[in-house]
Amino acid sequence: MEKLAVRGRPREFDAQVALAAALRVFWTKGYEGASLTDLTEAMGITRPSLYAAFGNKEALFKQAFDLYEAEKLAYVAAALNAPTARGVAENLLYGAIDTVTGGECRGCMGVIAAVACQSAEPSLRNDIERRTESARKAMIDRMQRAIDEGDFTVPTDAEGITRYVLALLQGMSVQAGGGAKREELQQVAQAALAVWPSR
Amino acid sequence: MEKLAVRGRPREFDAQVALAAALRVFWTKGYEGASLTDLTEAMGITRPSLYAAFGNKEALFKQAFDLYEAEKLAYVAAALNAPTARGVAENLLYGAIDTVTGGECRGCMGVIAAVACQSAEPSLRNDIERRTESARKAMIDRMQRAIDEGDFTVPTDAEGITRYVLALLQGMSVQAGGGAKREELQQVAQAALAVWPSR
DNA sequence: CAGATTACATACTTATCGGTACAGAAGTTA
DNA sequence: TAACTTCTGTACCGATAAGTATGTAATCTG
Repeated sequence: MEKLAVRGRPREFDAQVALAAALRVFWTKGYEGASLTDLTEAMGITRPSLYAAFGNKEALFKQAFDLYEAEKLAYVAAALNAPTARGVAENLLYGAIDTVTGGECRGCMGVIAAVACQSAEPSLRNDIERRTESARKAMIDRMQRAIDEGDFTVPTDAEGITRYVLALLQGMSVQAGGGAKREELQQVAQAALAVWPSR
Repeated sequence: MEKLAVRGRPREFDAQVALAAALRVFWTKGYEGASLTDLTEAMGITRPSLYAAFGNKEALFKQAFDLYEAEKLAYVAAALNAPTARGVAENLLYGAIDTVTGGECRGCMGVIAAVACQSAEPSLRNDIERRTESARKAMIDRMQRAIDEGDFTVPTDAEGITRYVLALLQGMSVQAGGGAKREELQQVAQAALAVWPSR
């Protein structure tokens, strides 16, 4: 999977570095809010180089989103490995705080994309919806396992408790995008865990 | 405050009707996603008429947001009048479901505006933040009163429980924007009320 | 009626959008 | 070296963005 048989002039930039720069732009400004000028300036490459390396704006966005999921959402997969449903919720809520307030970009890119791409191309909207659905399915499966294992102290439905946790995570992202500080988001996590109905 | 001393040619459209049409456009497409062509077509007026009657795009948005708050967010003020904190939460959660899935527009305009206006003019962002802050402050005050009245069964902090409820409402709006059905949002409300820590 | 005032419709402005044609530069292969 | 391939930089494309100049139509005041 490495660059062998490189014919022609080699490219002068690192595609992964450029993609990471594009991710930051999309993350902060959303898909439609990020112009090609914003992107090329942040990536340090020219417009034709961008198209040659990544296809077009939509393809670039999807590749940036792949990178985001791989780097920033790794904690979700790890969080689901906690031994109890409470541990999962705890990991998800506190992990989200790090992701949405940690770096230079605020909020969850998935939430930003889902909310701000209402008038984008349908193919892009479908892609975003597919990613959201995939994450939700993983959470539902984990919650169903917790129910089967008797974690919950009250009758619980896997899809409902998942949508509940998801709403909290999404709301925290909205608040982070609005400027909420880490401590303020910790209040949300603490309130949620104070009433969490499982071991 | 009525139209007296009308000199000159009278306008041929109802400004309130046109503003309601503009609201629907902003609600579904966001501020930046709504073009003047979208707006004028929906409002049934021409571009110069729009500028004469409402100022410019940003001023039109603010007036549309005023209308939104007056019409669609009236339930918030009513919800805060419930006798107990549980009643407030119940009213807010179920009222939100009606607002975000009720009509032709999905999601909460405040959430859409806050998330999708990251690259809009600062004056607009400040306006949105001011509105969000105002709603949160009203909720904090109500929750503090509930705490003082002994509604809560566990030690509770007004700002924390407010941010928690707000996160749920915002998350429900995100899910509604992503196509969630009324029944799916009811799962969120039910899960939240099942663990709600007050009378 | 005449004049002032305001609204309407067409057509335009400048700026920016995503995307690309083209020519030259920088490598590999023979 | 020559031929080939691929990348880079400039300068451009048509479409659309927000906003407006201008002439005309409709109403009120005198």
